Amino acid sequence: MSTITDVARVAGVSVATVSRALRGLDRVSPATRAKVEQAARDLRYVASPTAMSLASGRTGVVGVVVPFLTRWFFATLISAVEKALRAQDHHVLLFDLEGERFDARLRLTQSMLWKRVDGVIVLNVPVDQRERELLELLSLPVVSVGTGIGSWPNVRIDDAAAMATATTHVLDLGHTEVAYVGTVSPRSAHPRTPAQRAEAFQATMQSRGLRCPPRWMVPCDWTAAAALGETAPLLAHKRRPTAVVAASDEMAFGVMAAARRAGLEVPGDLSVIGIDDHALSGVLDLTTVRQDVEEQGRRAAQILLASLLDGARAQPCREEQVLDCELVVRGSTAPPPQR
Amino acid sequence: MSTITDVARVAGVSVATVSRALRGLDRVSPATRAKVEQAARDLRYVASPTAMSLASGRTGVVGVVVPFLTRWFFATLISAVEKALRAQDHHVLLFDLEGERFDARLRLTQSMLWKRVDGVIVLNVPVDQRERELLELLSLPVVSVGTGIGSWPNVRIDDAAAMATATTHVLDLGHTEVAYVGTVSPRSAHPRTPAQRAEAFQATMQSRGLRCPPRWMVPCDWTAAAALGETAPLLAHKRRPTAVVAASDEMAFGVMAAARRAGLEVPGDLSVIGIDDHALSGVLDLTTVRQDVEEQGRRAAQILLASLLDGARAQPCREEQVLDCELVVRGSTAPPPQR
DNA sequence: TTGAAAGCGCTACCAG
DNA sequence: CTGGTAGCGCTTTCAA
Repeated sequence: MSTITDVARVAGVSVATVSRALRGLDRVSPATRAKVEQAARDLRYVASPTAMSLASGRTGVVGVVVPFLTRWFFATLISAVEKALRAQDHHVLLFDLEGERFDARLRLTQSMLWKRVDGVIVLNVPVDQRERELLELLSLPVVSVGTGIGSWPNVRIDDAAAMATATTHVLDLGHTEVAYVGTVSPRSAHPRTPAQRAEAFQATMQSRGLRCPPRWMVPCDWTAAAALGETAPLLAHKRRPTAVVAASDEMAFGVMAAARRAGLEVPGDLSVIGIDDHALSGVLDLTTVRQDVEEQGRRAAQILLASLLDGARAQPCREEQVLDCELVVRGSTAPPPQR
Repeated sequence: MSTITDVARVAGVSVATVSRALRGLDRVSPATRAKVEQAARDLRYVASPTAMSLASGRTGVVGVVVPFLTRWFFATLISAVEKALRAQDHHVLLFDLEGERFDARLRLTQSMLWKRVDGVIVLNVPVDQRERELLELLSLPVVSVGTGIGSWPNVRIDDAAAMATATTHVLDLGHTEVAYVGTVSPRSAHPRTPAQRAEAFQATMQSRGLRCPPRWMVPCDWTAAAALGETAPLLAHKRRPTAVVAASDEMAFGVMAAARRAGLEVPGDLSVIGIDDHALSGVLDLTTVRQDVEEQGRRAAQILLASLLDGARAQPCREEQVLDCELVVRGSTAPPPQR
């Protein structure tokens, strides 16, 4: 493979001129530029990103940090981010922080980031103090989706509003015996999403003068399998809810499965609602509150690219984008059965 | 942030010595090494990957190429690959080749790979002639999962065997009216998986003296939603199959949903089987043929790392690893209904 | 065992 | 508009 020197030689100009011509800078005559471009084409020249980075200080790479990859929400987010970044000639370096335990995760380290990425997009990972200091120290532009980080730009939905919408839908149908699936222990490694949704659920219940007994606030690691397992005892019990609000669609799938296995009809005997509008929700006929995950990814990428491309003139400060959600009524919710 | 020069100054040695000491090379006295390590620690020194790459020619980065990110299979694969690579201090640069259309995709280009990655792992993407030449030209080590590429190492399951297992299970239950979901038009942009599974299905049927009418070989883009839509008419028809073999679990989900919407019981009126053992298959009680996706990712990463770390002594040639699959009987299959 | 110095391939500044 | 050249921060001979 050829280097810039080869191109310069073939084109009969200096490497400086080649560099300028190929990057589309001005101060290059059209004739020279044409000559250089022709030479580059002939030699199949592609600049070494490694050398460019060392010389310019920029890598063209963005670190994308996720707590898991295999959940629909994150896979969808990453895909959107990757496309938006590639459209602007940037690449994605992937950091999957998934740890052994549900509430543990890997830490961001200096050797992951230093001189390796121009910026970081953090997808719903709560970043602790030391990690924040690291990002600050490396003076990396950061954008977060979901859980916010310090005063860096953030894109998210209003979790409380989304949950209020879901809960209200169920209550409007006439349900009073409502259970909730998706509480998690309040460890710092968890994003704020679970707590916010749980609180909004309870607040909405209370605003109608209702109350969900603690036994019906079901803890869950936010997988369908766990939701199935955790909900089963609830439905087997003599007194059972007529509706279950799940904090995510994946958990709602588990709840629907639990109902079916308990011999209950959805929505005849039990209404189920989730949040997300997962790719399978339409297929499984789940009523949900839709969030536009791809749009969140796109916006995060755009914000980061703006601060990367603008370069010098840094954003004054915090930028927040809160996207609206939308109730999608399908076949998993109905009025409660008659006594 | 400090450079190797800073460390050299503080430790009172040359940069060459720092380089050796920190990389654990020999020919460094224990005392010197200790001094250098202390200095590096004090300065929070982390070597610039960019400068290391330029000097050494290695980047420590592996390109991971996928056709989609949002499908369970690929997300799971990537996650496994990422973990295995990071355990050996390598990073993942993600290339999502998903295009606008189902059967179109982005191409691998020189500017994606050249001097940017040390090797490439291709996840079930058929690589065309020009791309193969590119990889050859850049003399990059390549490992593929699923669809093989030229004579590079490959990790996969035996698709034909897996499908034979699935089909045989259904036939052993006594079904004779069996439909298939998941044929795709034989465009070159498709991996070989769909064709292989479809052929194995038909071969297995034939070996029992059965035949699936063309109308029952249902084309599908391998999503649950499409499977739902494509299967519905089949089930609404007067003469309908008593079992459906889906080429993947995601499509099987769609088939089960179609059955439910048609008022058919699974497995009472219709048996459904898939291939994969998707994360939701247990929850949805789908009988399937399990493949160990994570293990495939891990092995691919190991093979690539071996050729990266060994460096000089290149593998003699083609390495193939074919993993076994296993029938997982759940509640979606049963003998056909009595006439 | 250690140091000096020549690159790696490109950018960016300063002359011309 | 173009060329010369000094780095960017590290690795890697080759001497000492």
